[in-house]
Amino acid sequence: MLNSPATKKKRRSPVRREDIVDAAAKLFSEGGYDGTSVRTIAGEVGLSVASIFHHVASKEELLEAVIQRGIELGMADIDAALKGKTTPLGRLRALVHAHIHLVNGDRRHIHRVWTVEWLKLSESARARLEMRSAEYRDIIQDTMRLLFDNEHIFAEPGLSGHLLMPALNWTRTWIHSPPDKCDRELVDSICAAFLNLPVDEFRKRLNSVEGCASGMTP
Amino acid sequence: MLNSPATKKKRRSPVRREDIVDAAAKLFSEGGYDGTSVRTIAGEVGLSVASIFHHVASKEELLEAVIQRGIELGMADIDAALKGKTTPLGRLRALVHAHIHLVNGDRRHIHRVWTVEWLKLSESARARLEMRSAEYRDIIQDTMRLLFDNEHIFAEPGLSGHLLMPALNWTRTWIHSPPDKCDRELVDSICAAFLNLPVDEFRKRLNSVEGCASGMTP
DNA sequence: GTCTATAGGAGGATAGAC
DNA sequence: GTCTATCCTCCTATAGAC
Repeated sequence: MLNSPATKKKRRSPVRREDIVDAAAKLFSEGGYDGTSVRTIAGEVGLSVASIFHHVASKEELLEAVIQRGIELGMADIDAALKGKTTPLGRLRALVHAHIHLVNGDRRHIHRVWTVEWLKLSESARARLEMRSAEYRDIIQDTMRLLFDNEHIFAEPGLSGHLLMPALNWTRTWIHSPPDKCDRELVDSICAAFLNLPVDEFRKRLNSVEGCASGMTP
Repeated sequence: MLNSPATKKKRRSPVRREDIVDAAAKLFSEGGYDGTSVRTIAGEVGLSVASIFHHVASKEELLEAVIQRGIELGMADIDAALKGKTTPLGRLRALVHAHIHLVNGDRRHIHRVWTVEWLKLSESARARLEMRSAEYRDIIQDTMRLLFDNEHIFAEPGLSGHLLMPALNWTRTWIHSPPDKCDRELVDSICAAFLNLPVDEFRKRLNSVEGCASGMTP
């Protein structure tokens, strides 16, 4: 029982560390990075300050961990949401749906810290995270280009992304319903507003097998 | 010469105070409210900490002063911009133009503090400023309704405002040109993207004497 | 892994001389 | 109005016992 060399993967108490990162995300989200002390975080998880510094080397490492999780959760959600969606409008809807849930769902604190406290990271930390977050931007960019090439939107894809994404991030200030009540109606309304169409017209186009760039709808 | 009762309007060194508010705006904008110390602000204007507290009662009063100025400057700009603009698209363009300059022009620091640090204000300070900032939202809302009533947009006016305004505020992250270089091309592109029209089509509709709700175009 | 205790400094704000 | 000097609280982080 003692000394099981192959399976003892030196797991640095990952459970505790995740709890700490979760608490930090919530508190950073509410009070800001500079406005939240390590003492407060320690209190939230029921540890002393010294114990926090046993799990993380510094307060900034905690911020980096929060943002890194945000990026990875976001990537996972959006990858899953886009899987199998082949039509331009289908992909738009999936993207909007996934991002709205990222911003307003259970893990909204993490996403908020990502967007609000990004500049508080040191340059080296930003460089480390930049690659992953660029992937996220690329997915959005590709979707915008697909919409553009199929004449659903008429502004260049970059500008269109700059219109849509801040609007989705801003929903956290005016969506106040329970996480999953907002589903169909809200997502369709936002997609329609972005395309400047009445909701009915958006749904009609969504459901018709329209000019589909990547084939494969039977 | 001494004792001139009528004209001695008891002006509490307004020059200095404005300098301090300006410096605070710049530093709050760059480092955040919690991340900026009164010491740093004092250094920026060449005063000691104690002298700062001769002009303002607390650090929070300084934040309130910055945001109050932001709101008032914004109101003044947008009022001036909308003056004489009667067509729906003309008003949209004026609003976008004014707001882009508020966010990216010389006074961009003040606007940024307004949007980013709003929640750091005490409840009483927020209540004091709420009325003025509601006027700003109302102007936007009215413009959205005008566009809706004239069938330039198809989403309800509230949602349309939630699409447009965060996008305009977000321009500060991707507009990097000198303040007034961005004029015509950029503003028209954003208006067109919001209406989901090609830029040419937007300009054509803007310049035609279209269905004008409030008359008065000769 | 967790704690108590504490270092060492920066924070907002004040006292009182000039 | 401005300064120097200072108060006291809070901060991040560490030392070392258990």
